[in-house]
Amino acid sequence: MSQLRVRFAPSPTGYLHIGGARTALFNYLLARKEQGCFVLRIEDTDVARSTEQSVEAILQAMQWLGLSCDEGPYYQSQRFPLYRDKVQAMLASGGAYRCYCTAEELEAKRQLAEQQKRKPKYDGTCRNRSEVPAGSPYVVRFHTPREGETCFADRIKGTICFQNQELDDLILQRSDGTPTYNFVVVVDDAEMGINLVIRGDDHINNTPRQILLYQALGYAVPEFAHVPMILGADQKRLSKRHGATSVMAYRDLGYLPEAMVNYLVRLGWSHGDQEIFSMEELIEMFSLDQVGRSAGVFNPEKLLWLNSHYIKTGDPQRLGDLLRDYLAALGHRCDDGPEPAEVVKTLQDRCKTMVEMAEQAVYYYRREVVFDAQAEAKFLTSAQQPVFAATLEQLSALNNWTAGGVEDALGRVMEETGLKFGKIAQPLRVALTGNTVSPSICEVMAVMGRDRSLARISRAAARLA
RNA sequence: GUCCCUAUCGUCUAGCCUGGCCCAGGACACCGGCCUUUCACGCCGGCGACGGGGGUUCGAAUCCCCCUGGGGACGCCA
Repeated sequence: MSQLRVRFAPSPTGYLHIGGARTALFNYLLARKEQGCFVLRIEDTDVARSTEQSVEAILQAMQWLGLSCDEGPYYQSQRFPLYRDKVQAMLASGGAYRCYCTAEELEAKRQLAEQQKRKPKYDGTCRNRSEVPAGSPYVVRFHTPREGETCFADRIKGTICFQNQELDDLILQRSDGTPTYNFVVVVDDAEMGINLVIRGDDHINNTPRQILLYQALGYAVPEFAHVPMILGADQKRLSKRHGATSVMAYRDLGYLPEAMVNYLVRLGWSHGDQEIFSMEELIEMFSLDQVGRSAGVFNPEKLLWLNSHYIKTGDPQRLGDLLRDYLAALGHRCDDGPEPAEVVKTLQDRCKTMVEMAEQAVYYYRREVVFDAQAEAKFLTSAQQPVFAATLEQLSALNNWTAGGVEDALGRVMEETGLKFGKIAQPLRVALTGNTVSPSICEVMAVMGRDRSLARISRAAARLA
């Protein structure tokens, strides 16, 4: 059997969204699994709406997700001569014809059809037009067969058939000479040797017309796999109304790419009861056979859970590097402060996003503690004088500055003051972090270091009121 | 309106092809408890679904039909 060739073909009219990313992921996984070829093609035939920034954004998002392609990116805007030739061939063979109907006329017909509750469909006025209005602008339409039916065996949905009479004569070339999607997608998929088209199921209706086009152009028809849509919480097609739909927006929100990949793949695909998949496992296990047929609702909560899972189990060194960036976004530098990787170790169990982690790591890197007013009022009172005095005494004498060493020292403070651990931990926590919430204060001190810890406790002791 | 797709807990899903192991399993969320140095994590437990109606069969979540619900397409967008 010949090598599998799949493709992802986004149109650069915006960022890479959740749905597109999943389609790209499925293509990528299958290509890797079958040792096939993953082609990236930019569908920018709509010159007016396509932008360079969108191309950049899509490329960047794919890279972030780790979806590298084997060929491309190809740009359709650079292949116009090819399409023009194919249109000419279609015209010459009688497979296509010029249509002089104006956009206004068509719009009027469409509205009329809708009023009469008919399917709005081109009526074929110009099919057999004899007089040719010289100099008038025209589009080129596909001469769609009206008899018979067109069927295909969808790899996900099963066999799907359409009566050809339901199809209308779609436009292959606009009046400005540029080709349209349904035409170029066929020409390119065929010319690029794509033998399996994986795409959203909103394309199912286009498929029979495209099949007819493949045949009219003398190309082999590829296989199709239509992936179900992703819906918002209200069961409507996912859109900006549902919150962040841009893949990269999730990076900015503190999500890890592996969480996004894992979430996306499980939305519509499953492997028994398994929930957590590494990219390597996915490449090994992914199969179109296990892709569901019905639309799925995007569930941000589950994505968040996966993210927390990957933060929890992630390599501290790598997370530390990322933490630097998120901290920087908050306006904090890590140069003079504890190693980010060490900070990560104290925080990775308690954060669901990297943004959260950065927010909780800020006190490690601030020069001075910023006290939460309520926390200060409650825990930094003169009544704590003995606790601070004893703690300072024990800690100053401590040689073994580790979490364990600090804990032992605080144990001696407990003996000295007769207080329970909880009673001395909270005031110290406020002294060290400015707040009442943090990791174990022993760990915090170990990571923060002797000098900074002692300085903060002293400073807090001095302002007990 | 026409055509196409689709239907298991609130959500993602396993099971369906090859009926009995399913008075339906897992995960997220939610609720309760335990742990505890605050907050989390973790652990234990709970809540919760085969859309409806007809068949076929000894037996149906699983097979067939109808209905209903949901989604999509119907562009000189892709």
